[in-house]
Amino acid sequence: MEEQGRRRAGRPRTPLLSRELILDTALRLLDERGEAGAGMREVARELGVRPSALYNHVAGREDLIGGIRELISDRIDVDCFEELPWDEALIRWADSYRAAFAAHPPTIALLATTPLTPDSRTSLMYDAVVRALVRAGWPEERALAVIVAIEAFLLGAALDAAADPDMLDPGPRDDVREFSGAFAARKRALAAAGGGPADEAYRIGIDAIVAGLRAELISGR
Amino acid sequence: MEEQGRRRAGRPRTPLLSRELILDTALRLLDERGEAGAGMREVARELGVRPSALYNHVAGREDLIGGIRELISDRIDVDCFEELPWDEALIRWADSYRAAFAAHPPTIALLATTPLTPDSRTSLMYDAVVRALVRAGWPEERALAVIVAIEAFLLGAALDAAADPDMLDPGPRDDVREFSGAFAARKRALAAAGGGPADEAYRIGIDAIVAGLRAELISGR
DNA sequence: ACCTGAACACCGTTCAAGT
DNA sequence: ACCTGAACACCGTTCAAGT
Repeated sequence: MEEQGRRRAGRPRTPLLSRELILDTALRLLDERGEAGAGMREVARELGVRPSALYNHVAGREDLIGGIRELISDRIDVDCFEELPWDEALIRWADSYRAAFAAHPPTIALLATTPLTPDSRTSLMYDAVVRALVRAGWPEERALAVIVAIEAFLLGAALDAAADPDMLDPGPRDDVREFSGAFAARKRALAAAGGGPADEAYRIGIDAIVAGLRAELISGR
Repeated sequence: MEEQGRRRAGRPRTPLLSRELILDTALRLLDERGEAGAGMREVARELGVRPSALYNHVAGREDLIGGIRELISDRIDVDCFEELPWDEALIRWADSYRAAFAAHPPTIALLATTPLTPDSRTSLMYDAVVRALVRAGWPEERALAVIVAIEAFLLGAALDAAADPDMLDPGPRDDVREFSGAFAARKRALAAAGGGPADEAYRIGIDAIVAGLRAELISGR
């Protein structure tokens, strides 16, 4: 990092690294350089240390990614379930969930595909949500499905947000008239209203899901 | 593959490879061995060929993955938009979309994070969906947001389906009573009804989204 | 306990040489 | 045009040696 002179082998008098320092550095590099910046070797280089030194503090790359996930997940708001009606709380929760990951776009693709090792904080979050759903009248055996469905949408929306905004651009061609028209119309509407296509799709989707869930709960299913 | 004797260098009398053969083989290996089986070297080995030989037919790994995506996407049903009301068609489309990827679980994580190079078939699909939505009364500038929202959910649900069914298992602990209870209740309900947790969450989610969209369209919004 | 240094077993990709 | 063979520039990870 700032060290200049070559360090001799052997244990340093005071530790150079810690799990926390490694995770913070990895997340920062991820933000600065994208997915490529989060390798064991890159993190080590940034810390002015040999790659093998990291293994004294993290179990390996998978553990590193899991640690980053926890760092980000800590930003998710679960208090809302104690303060708001279940449907409003669900939206508040989803919004903060999305915001937490949207603050670190390059992490999304990385975290999305790394299976999560269940940690206690995540379980506490699920507990809060389940409690609110059951209290609101959802059958206990269906509560998790509701949560998983919303998380699926959040994950997909986060991946979408991390992608190129012009991803769908059909380009100049005349065999997809309606599609081209809709693409141009969306562009105009977004330019006038502000915000990006991913934000708009997220808002439509989360509102639709929660509205649909509300209707299902009322109708008895 | 079946060849035994070492081939001499130089162009073979009849080509050993083709783009199609390479893509088919890669998809098969992906299914058989998981994400690890789709490397350039693995595909080459399976075809009894040197890795560098593949570059005569595909541009590289990214092109390979893009080709696999197209192979799978061809299974998505878009005819339903000409035959059914928009909301029913949306569900039919989503179901076939999901089924296409669910048939190849290991591909999902791979495809989810590889940015898609817009090909013409995908654009044709979007065109069909936009046409149906606009015909049903959706504002042209909002049609794409509806599609993107549903695709986000599909992508997330597909990732979820590819994950470990017991992923959320809180294990034995007494500080998340409601969560543990819901987990056990879900397990019992699924054992009785059949199907996996991912299927249940998908069904709840897609039905809720489309119900919410239907309500939004009717209410004018 | 916690670092260096050297090694191992992998990747994807390039390119000259051969037919 | 389409393959082999050798190389290059990467990965994550292990482990003995040093303090």
